Amino acid sequence: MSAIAIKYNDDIVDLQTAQELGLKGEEIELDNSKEALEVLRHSTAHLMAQAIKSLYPDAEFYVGPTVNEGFYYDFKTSAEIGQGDLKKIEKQMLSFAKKKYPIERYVISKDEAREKFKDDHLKQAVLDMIPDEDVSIYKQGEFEDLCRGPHLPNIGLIRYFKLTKISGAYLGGDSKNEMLTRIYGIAFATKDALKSYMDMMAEAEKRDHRKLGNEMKLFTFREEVGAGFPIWLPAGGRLRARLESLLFKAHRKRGYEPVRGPEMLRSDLWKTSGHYQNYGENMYFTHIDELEFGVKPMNCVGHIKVYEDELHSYRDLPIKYFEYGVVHRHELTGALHGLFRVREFTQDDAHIFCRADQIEEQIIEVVDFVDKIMSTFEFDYKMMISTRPDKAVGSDEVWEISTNALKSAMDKHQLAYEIDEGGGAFYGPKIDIKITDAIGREWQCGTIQLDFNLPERFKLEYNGEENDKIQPVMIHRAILGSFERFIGILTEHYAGEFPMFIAPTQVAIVPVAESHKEYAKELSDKLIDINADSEIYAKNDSLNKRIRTAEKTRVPMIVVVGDEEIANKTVAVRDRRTREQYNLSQEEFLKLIQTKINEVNF
RNA sequence: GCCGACAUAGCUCAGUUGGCUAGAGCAGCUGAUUUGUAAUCAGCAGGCCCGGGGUUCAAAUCCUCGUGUCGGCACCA
Repeated sequence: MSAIAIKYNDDIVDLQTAQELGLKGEEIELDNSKEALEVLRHSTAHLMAQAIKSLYPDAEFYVGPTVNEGFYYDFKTSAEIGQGDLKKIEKQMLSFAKKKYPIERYVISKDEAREKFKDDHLKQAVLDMIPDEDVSIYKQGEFEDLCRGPHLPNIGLIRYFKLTKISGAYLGGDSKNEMLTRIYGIAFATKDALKSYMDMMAEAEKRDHRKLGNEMKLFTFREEVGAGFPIWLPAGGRLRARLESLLFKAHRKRGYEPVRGPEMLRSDLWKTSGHYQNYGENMYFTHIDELEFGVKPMNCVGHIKVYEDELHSYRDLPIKYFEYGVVHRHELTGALHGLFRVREFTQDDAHIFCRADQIEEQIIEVVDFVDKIMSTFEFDYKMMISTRPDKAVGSDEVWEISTNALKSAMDKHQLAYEIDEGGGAFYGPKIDIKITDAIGREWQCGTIQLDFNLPERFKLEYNGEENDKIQPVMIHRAILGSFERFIGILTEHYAGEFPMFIAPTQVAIVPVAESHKEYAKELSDKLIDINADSEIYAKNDSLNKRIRTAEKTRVPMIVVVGDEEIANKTVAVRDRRTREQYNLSQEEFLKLIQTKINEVNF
């Protein structure tokens, strides 16, 4: 195999450029390494542009970069292009690739480039963004494109690719600008790599919580109910209830008090908190008589009112309130996505009111709490500290102090984190927890936010040692984020095969024949006593059929009972994963279920 | 919100260029069968073809306005 580019001072330089400038460096071959794929995919984007230009001669091109998942090219044409046209474009790409055009590079001045692409207003926009005097042009066959490179030496090297998606995208990523057409694609150096990528995509599709939620009867959405308002079905209700009760215990153990604020509060309060000004466009408002009310998009104001209900001493702090708080937010229609983005959801929300000297220990305590839960569900996670956003309340000084408090708490305990500049909430900086699921996708769930602003705005206080009035610090935190989103993630993480302790149904009982139904019922009652849900498959179907039906529900355990089991007071257990069978006495069986349900404590 | 696609039975989907009574599988119901570890057989029932308006002798099919869904973009406390 020969080189396709070289590595020069950590940059990837293509052969065309290396030759022109006489550069030498470590050779990059065409394999599935990060560097090689970068070059390959960039060239594949150009090949796609070449195909598009030949099929749609009026096409104008903006930019065509590589991204994490392949590449894309943004362009504009008067023709309407749909999903169905991707095959046609792929075919054209292959026929160009077969011609094995070399990719040539030359440099011209920006003015010459402006003249060359004078009919292409998108290329003019690209030229506007380039500060350099000279620009490089890459040419393959008749097709020429303004580009920085790097590229393959020849388009004949492009063989294993696939165009995956077509969509709209704003010019420059700004919703005020015109909308272009964007086509996404993926390319690899080998056939096997492309195949395993496609397999992984198929696996993700199989796990899609919207599909599984429908199949497993966890939740549903209905047009007549409204977009973004989930309906929880019995199986989903059972799963959610298990999660809620485990988490309730975990909060009590850590000194949190359950409280509850009203669903809507007078707008004056939202003005005091700053939500009215900073978050109003995402809130729902209504009137009661002459007064305006805002439906809560967050639970903090309610918890502040709980705090204000009595005087607090420095001895009482920290005070921790928690609530499974139902919130409503006006998400844009295009943002809605299954349970991941909805307009009504329930947060596992809590607010900690503490003294300034308690911030660090409280942050660390929450981080531990997060760790306990995420490791129970076998999620890897990382933490990110988000700093002051453009739209924010409070002085720079307060922001600085609170941001540093978060960083130093993490530093002192040697916890790793990344920084997200400008990603904070409008009232304070935060630590976000990003989890990685079973097939490597990242999700943002929990958040820990430090807030000096709301206590100031609501003039919160406690009595200090000198009987002076001191302002407490507020820590907002959610660990799952929302039950909706988290259950959606869990569904995809486990591919619907929930572990015993949260599964909607713990056991499926399959009696061999009519005469064994009574024994099945007896088992089912005993299971209820140990807080396990079961379902009896006694329909007038063959035994095989009923086992198949039970398997398809993804229940963690199936037991079959017949004459033998009744005689010996046993059950025949069928393991979900191995499909193997073994016998357990009734006591052993019940003990096993009980252990599996109770072994988990957050 | 923006670009594009889509919406037919509880679910998954057929339904030709506008043309007869809109079909299938699964699920459901009834009956026969009483089963030992992934689909027993037979029968029945099930539809405002997403909603409103229009074109046409005739609309599930064409046009239009909504609603919802999907893929992205933008948004995301």
